[in-house]
Amino acid sequence: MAWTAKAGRAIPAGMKKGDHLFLVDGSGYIFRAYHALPPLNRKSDGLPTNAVLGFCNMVWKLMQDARNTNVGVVPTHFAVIFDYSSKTFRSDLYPEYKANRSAPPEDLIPQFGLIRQATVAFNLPCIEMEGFEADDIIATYSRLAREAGADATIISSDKDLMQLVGPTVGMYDPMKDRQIGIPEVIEKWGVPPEKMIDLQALTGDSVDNVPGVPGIGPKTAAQLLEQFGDLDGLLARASEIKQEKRRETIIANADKARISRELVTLKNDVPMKEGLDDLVLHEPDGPKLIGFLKTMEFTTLTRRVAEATATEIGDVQASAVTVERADTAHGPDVGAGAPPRQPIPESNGAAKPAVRGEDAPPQGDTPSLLSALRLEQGTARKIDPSAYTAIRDAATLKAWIAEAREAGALALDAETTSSDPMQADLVGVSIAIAPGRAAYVPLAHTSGNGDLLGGGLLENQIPVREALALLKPLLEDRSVLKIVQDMKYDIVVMSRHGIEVGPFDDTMLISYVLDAGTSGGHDLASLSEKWLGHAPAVKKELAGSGKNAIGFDQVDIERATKYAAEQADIALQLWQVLKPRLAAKGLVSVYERLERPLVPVLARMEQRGISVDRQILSRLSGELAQGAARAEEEIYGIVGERINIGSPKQLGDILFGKMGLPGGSKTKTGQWSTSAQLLEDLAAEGHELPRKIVDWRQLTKLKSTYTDALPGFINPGTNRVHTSYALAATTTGRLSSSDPNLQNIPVRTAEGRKIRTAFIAEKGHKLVSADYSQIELRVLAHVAEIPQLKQAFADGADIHAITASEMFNVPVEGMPSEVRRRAKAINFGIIYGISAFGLANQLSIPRDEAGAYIKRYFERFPGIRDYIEETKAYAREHGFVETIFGRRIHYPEIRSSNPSIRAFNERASINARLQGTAADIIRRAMVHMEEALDKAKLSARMLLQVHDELIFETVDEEVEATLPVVRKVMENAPMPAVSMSVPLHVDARAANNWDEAH
DNA sequence: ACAGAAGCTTA
DNA sequence: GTAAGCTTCTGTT
Repeated sequence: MAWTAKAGRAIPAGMKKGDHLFLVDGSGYIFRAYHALPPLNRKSDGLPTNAVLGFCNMVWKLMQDARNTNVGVVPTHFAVIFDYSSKTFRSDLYPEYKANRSAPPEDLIPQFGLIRQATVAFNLPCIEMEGFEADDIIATYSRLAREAGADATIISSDKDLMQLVGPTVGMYDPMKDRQIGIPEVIEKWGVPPEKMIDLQALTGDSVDNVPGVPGIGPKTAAQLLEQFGDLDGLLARASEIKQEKRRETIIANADKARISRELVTLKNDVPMKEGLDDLVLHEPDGPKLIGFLKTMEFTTLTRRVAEATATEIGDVQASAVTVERADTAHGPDVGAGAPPRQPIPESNGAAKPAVRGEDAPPQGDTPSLLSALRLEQGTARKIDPSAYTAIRDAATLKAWIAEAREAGALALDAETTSSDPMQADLVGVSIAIAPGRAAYVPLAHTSGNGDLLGGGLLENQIPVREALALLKPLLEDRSVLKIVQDMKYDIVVMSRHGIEVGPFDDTMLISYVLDAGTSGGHDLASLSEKWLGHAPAVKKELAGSGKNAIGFDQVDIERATKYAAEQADIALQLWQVLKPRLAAKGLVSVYERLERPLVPVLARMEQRGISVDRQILSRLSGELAQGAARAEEEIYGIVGERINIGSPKQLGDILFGKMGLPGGSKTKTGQWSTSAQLLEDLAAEGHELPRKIVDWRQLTKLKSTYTDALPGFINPGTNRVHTSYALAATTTGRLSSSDPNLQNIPVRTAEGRKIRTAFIAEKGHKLVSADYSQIELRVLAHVAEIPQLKQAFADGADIHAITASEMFNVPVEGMPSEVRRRAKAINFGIIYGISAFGLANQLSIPRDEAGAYIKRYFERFPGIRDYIEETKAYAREHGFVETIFGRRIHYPEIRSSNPSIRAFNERASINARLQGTAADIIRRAMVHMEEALDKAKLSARMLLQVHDELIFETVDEEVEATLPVVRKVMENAPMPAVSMSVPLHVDARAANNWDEAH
């Protein structure tokens, strides 16, 4: 640690190669600390000090880290830089610069001065300069350090400073403990540091009021700079930009871009009083620093500093003395680092298996006995990760394989580098043959310091190809059951390695069939806690999370073995507990017909993916950006200030505070509601602003959620988008889709539908869309046995018109659309477990009027009231409802004494029978579909499911033959398990894109 | 970095 | 009034 006497300024040879200058962005840090930390007031007089404490902790930690760690970053020079005032030369350039800054919060103001005092107390130079921002001073010192051959680290995460990053200048974000170098800048912004100025000139900055070019965000800016080199190149050749609107805005806003560039360019020749020599880092002066900290009443930090500097706290004067614990100040280890770690206490007592109140006691029949016995065994057994072994040679693996064959069943778990099975590289495989007898086969663990060529593969691992060749016959052996938690993931991964794993049982799906709706998820950790009373190792603790995560391939093999083998062991033990319960509860056929066979079907759909046209999305994105920018300007014009329109809080303040519009409801946190519904109502009353806000929201929603996000999901290997379907995520039996969610692609508005045109068929192919018409109402007509509805569906009539006709005694012929609309809302209301409140909301009518509608409806369709009452009674009695195929959906809270919770569960259970039955029907269709297409010698492939719709891709020539097969399979899906008393109807169409096919 | 609220998209 | 997932903002560690 450099410990240099302050050199006289007359001697210039201060900083040299090897030195390292730390530049703390004091002003930036003050705001972050203030907002990140809870309010804190000095006990003796209530002086606000949270930002001061945050600042002191950060500086102290930085100084400690710097001298302790071996990362090689040891500061020899150190400065804390502040803004002098908000008025700088930039205000002369552009009067609006930072003009929208509001005054700092009341309780932050006194802390500015205190933080400067703190800096002095730390014996650090405290630097500011009138007319310049802290950023300019940092730029100046960075340059001086570079020219002296020294390194510099800027302590900040402000993007405005990233233009300074270079080979010898880095940044460090102390709050996230993250280094920012050239690669990180490129990763975050898509351009190297030297192009950050041009990027910011294009994007602008709403916080600082730098205009930029409207509608150009970081993604577009990076792409343009890539294409044209720099801002000048771009402006000179703007006429070459392909996208019409973008070209026009850039040409029109060239001046804004130029002035923005001036604003964001940091001045690196600020005439500083203090030279580099004045920034030499000095040892903190213990008593001086402790005096300050005591004055601030920071007891913990005072104690730490006292320990590290061997200062006796009692010897130090403070203006406001606090009672200090007497156990400090004994250690002599100056600069020896952080205080000794407290030993972590042993985790508290053994977890107990949750006993499930809903479970019936053993009945005496075999399945119930077995299931009770297994449960007892499961909870009694210990799980001991130290007993697991790593299989590191072919001979051992062969022995395990032989043992598994003998057993006839094994649990399996693939370890990979990614949660996306389409991108995951196989790292290892774990297997379990009997409870506690589990092993891990590491295949591709690396030392973590391998180069890009894949070096660093650890020794004593069976080569992937060899291990998979040995495992393949076992994994494909029809006489050996494979037990897996979440089989779909493993199927996708293993099939990419040419292995078709089967037959299998999936513990996640068994749990889902048994316990959908009961508290707790169906993931392995939840199930292990619930059934085995054991909390398994957590992957995050091995591999980290977020930005700091490492691949599982970099986890050391010993730790990986404990984790991975345990996963397989738990899956096996869960299977032993859960599988017998299926038979005990009569749920085997639900599992075997609706769940298990769907797994490979969905795995294939996910692997196929769907083709998405990048150009269409990028064009749409540009259009949306411009539309949004236009709306934004109009809104600013009306409001008179540049608020953040995306902030409901600010929006509420403006609309209902400043502008005095009649505020409707408040949200549960007490904020004004700014929902679309409410804004529409205001617009209907003739207000101009709410309409524009609704428009802006639509445009930005479409842009951020769809046109900007979807291209990022295009798999570079397949050039298609592969969603992930969750089989056990909903309570009702529906699937869900994520990463990306392809079940909520817009369709209602013309603008939104354009996004569907980007989902396209391959050349020479068509997309086929087949969707069930009114499936939930048909299910309702069937289960509630409503004669009029059954007849209407049998006749192929307009169901909402018939409903209206029955209710209001008006003929279907010439019916006003408003009458039909109300009947339609009631029909949907029934499916959702109707309430007068909800119907009133939906139709914007008074609640008693809605109540009268419902009453009338029940008079005309008494069977529906009976159905609703039966469902509620059944759910209350059993704690679950069932679909017509026997799927159970639990509502444990239906007996709640809280009326609103109870009512909610009643509505949900009414809906679940209908939604769940519809979900079962389409599941059956999906399970039957592949064989039917195969039999008809058709090559159509199922790609997507959207609850009541299936999307296929097929060659042009087979379109006509495919449509009737698809329709038939879907319409007959309930058969032969159930014969419905209402026909199902499917509409199917083919086109080049999803919009036209739907 | 993460969690919750608000808002919006779908069936 | 049912069932989902994603983005942005906001507050906090």
